[in-house]
Amino acid sequence: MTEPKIHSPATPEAAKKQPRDGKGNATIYDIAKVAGVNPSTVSRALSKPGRVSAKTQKLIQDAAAELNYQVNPFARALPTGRTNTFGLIVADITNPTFFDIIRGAQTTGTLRDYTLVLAESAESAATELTAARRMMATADGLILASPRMDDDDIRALARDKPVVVINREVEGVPSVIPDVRKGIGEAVRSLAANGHKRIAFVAGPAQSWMSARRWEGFESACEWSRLEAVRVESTKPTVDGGRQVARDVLSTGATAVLAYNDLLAIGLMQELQAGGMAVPDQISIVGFDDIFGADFTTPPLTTVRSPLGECGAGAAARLLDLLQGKGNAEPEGTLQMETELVLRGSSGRLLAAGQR
Amino acid sequence: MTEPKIHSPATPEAAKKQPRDGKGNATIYDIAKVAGVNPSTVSRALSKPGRVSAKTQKLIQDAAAELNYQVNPFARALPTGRTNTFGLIVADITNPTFFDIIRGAQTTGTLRDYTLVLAESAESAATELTAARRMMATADGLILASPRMDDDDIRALARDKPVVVINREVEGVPSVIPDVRKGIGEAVRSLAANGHKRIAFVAGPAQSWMSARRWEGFESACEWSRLEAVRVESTKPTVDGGRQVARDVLSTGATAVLAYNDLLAIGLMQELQAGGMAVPDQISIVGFDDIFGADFTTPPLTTVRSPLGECGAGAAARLLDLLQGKGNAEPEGTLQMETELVLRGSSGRLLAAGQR
DNA sequence: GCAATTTTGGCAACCGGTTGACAAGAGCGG
DNA sequence: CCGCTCTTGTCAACCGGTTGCCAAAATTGC
Repeated sequence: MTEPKIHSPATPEAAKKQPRDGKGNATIYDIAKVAGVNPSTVSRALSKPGRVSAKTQKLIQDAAAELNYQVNPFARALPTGRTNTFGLIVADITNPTFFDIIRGAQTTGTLRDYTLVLAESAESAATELTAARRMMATADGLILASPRMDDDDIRALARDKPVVVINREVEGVPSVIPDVRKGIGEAVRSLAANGHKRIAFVAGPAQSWMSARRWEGFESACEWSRLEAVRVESTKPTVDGGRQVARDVLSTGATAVLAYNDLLAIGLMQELQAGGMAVPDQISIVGFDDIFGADFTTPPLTTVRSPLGECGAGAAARLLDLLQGKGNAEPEGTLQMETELVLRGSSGRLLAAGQR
Repeated sequence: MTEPKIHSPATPEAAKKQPRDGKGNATIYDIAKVAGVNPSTVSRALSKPGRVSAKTQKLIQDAAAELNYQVNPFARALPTGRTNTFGLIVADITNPTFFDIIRGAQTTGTLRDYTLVLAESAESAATELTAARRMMATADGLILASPRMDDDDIRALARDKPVVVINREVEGVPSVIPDVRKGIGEAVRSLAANGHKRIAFVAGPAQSWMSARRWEGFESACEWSRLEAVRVESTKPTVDGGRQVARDVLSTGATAVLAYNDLLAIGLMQELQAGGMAVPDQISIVGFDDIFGADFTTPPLTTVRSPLGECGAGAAARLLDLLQGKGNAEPEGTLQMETELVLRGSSGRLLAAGQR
């Protein structure tokens, strides 16, 4: 009497189920029937090139085309564990630094037939770890861009599946980082050539690995050029943070500034200009990263370009090599990307006060 | 005698397999063994609240916690077809318009325990369709941001699984669009109040649905304010495209411009300023979208803000409602988001040539 | 205290591929 | 023409959950 199987087509349930039963979901069993072979033969024909004879291969491919078959990724993933998917975790999707990284990773991923899954950690090490764990379950590998978590946590993840880190070096885990020395060297020499004697570095977050590297590079470049390097701390690496740090920068008496990133540089420039300072006539400003919009400012921002897109692409390539068994030769080690100075209008010669 | 199961740990194969066999992959069978119940009971306890008694529930949950079990998403997806995943396809990851959309979608997705999968169509309708098809196989639903493909293609996709469209209206498919009228009305009235008589609209791509809407809104707002509206075509909706169109804009004799998007506006402003024009003294420029960086320019760009983040979030919420069976009341129809004028420095009163 | 009813847990089939083992068939030399 | 090797297709088990059906157990009513 009870008839639990009735699908009254009006219910949302029925509507939801429809697609799966409908068309477009041919299985290897359907193909096998059409081609008159065994399902496993179909499986081999479709994924192990050369394992079946040329003529059954063709037979099967035709049948597959006719039914417009596509593999069910889950069915494939279940026994193999491979998903043709990789994860990318960024600290903050809002932060333009990551845009290019995402794009680079996405592009090379697609090129090599991998799908990108994106997650955000909201700048929290805990959230980041959670997200990473979750991704590990579904993705074949993971890219961590500027991770906030411990080295140990990263290594633990890397023990499960291939992991590539961007913007940080972790012992035993392959990484892709921009080599800041060249770019910073160019920036500092350029400032020195323009007559600056004391230049300030506006630091990023205290726990940022990258900020530490940039400060190191800055210090040694200044030493080399016999300039006085002073360090100013910022509250947060954003436009707003740049605004807030303007007063501190001025009080150092520096005539040029290298900021930890472009956002800080832009905020700083805005605030200084609002206070009547002329850029670059009274103070030179150099940013870092060459993010989208760095050339929207007036004057356009001089900046040390990090090849973010290439970092993303490089990390993806690295990861995919690992996944596909290539590049076993050097499973770890650091891939250094070159940085370079992009000279625009916000840096230049200091004009004496009288010359204004 | 034959021992086919031997894993020689030295081979890369073994290394690859390791993670799956290692720790961290407890199954419901393991839990069942520990808790002394049947696997199916475990399955029920974990996914059908209330289906098993409170005390076995607890028993099972403890066992699960102890083994730190996590479901294998593929195993779950295989019989059910549900993946707790949704796709987002954008035309161009480079385009900052989409950044906020991505972020909005990602955020609400994560909040509701769904994972975002991102794809890019490279502005090509064909690529877009391919990507969409591929996603359909793995995702529970799809968000199309500013899709380039035919209405028919979109409807075809929507027949398979829930689809939500952003920045376009497609009969029979739910969509989220910014209602441009309010924002454009404010912009045009503001320009009118500043004494402008003839204003130009720099159009976007010819096939863009959104560009057509913006032009319509512009025309009718101009009519309402008794201003003369002229239309200028652009080659591409980028900073570069904006530069290229500067000459055409000037030749219309318009004293104010509304651009299809901020990139065009920024390029236009750069080129005009490079040619010696003062903004806004000689020409007012208004952009569209309020993208990241719109306030980096000098003067900062006046723009009609599209609530892109909210569009992304709204579309995700809509889609997830659909997936979770909520909101059946209005499975289709358009969700309109309000636009508003963000008045910054690039628009204002026209100064007579003599007043310069 | 017993029958009727509702809970609760177990069994087994299934989702759609993959893969090791094996046997039938093809190709070959002698 | 026979026996050998190599290729090619089939069988069956498996990945890890989900779910319909049924029966045992617990609860309820009288």
